[in-house]
Amino acid sequence: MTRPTPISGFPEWLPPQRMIEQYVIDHIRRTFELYGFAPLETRAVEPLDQLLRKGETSKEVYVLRRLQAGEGETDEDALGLHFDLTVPFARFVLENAGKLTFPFRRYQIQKVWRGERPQEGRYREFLQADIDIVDRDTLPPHYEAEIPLVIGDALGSLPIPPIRIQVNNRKVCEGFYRGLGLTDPEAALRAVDKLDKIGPEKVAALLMETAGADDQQAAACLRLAEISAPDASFADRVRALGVTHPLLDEGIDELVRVVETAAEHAPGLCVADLRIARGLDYYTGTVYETQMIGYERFGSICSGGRYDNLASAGNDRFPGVGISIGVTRLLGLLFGAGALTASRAVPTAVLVALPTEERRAECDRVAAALRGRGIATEVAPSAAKYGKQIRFAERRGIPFVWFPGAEGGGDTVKDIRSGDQVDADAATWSPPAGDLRAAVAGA
RNA sequence: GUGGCUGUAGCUCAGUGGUAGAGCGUCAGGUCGUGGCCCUGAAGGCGCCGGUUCGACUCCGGCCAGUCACCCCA
Repeated sequence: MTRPTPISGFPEWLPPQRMIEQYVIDHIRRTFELYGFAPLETRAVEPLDQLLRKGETSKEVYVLRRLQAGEGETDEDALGLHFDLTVPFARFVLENAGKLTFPFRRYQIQKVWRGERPQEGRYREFLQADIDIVDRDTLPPHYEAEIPLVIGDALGSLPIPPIRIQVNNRKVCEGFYRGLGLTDPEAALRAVDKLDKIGPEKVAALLMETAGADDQQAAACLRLAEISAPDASFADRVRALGVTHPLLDEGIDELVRVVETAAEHAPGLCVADLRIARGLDYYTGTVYETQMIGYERFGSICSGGRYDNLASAGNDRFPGVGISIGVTRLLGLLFGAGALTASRAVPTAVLVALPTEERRAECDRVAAALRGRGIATEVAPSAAKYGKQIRFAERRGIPFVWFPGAEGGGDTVKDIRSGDQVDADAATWSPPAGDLRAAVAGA
């Protein structure tokens, strides 16, 4: 039998990496809860037509079906694995609107699936950490300013490279394009979005081809896209372009608020960047993208935006704003660069050495006493020579080895990194706080 | 999903139309019955399948995986 091989796009980490992932997840979750977001998990599947609704075209959705599909099952019954957490959440809000209180803020940390072609930082199964705030009928714009602060806190204190959140507002672009006289702002947006990749000349050509722009309009679109500022000064530069439209003013005001709020609470975190157009097509206002500094070429590790029409049924409307951290991408990139490591390969903090097999019960009692005080402990697998037992610990990164005392003697514990060995009592000894759990460190 | 590039031991890499090596790592033993250095030894491999050939790891094709671009996006 040949060795099994990986499945493309479905990453599996080894325990040290999984320990880091859990550390990161815990940290993110704590931060989300610190801001009052409530936990939620939704099922893995949604009706296929719901998943395809707003993207219409080639959303790479994985379809779920039974092997023994019945005769009566039609396409309308088909289920698909969700490809983000926002669409399922919108559905959940509509389904449970009567049981929720608004504004409702929740976080969701779950796997999502997309049938794309994998490459570094791009997977078919990956973990997202998502927050959203929805309200009934109207959603005040201050929430759009709060979202980046949460992310800044969640990611800012992890041992990862600093991040920069690029913010734009689709109303600015659409208002600008309309004020310019363009009738297909969507097409213009798509063209401008390629600026980084294909350069201004080709974008201009694309604008004229696909968005019906003339020379001057294309040039104006490019001038807008080139505007970027860490503060509200972008607004003057936009107005200086001389285009007016009510939607443009609205967008500028909203964007100013986001940038100014961020500048006060987290200087350097956010930058208004008027070329950012991306995200799913359901975004209607503010949009966010996040780069890890030094890893820009791998794309956004956290993005989202405001959506006014995603959750609506009949007269009920629940506008929302949210953002999603691509945990798997974030980690995959850093693992690939060797820029994130754990201090040990197992959770164990103490290995209890075993002098002889006859004394195993005694060693088990030591381990139980330590565990009882929250210290991760295991007992050596066999009564090998102490040198081997120490090596057992060393290879796993276990920092402490506990030596049961000889007849009449007390126990000792050794920090195998420093070699220091001291008398210890299992009822009272504790490792330094920093050694209680595996430490996660950046490069 | 389309196209390009890549695929030799756990890792980083040599190498050849006549079935293969190094360093590091792993395991065992020795020195020390409390490790790391050192010494000795061992295990372990040409991604998979097929074709060409007397013979393929080496050439060709398909598949799988990785990566890059497109697409899309975390």
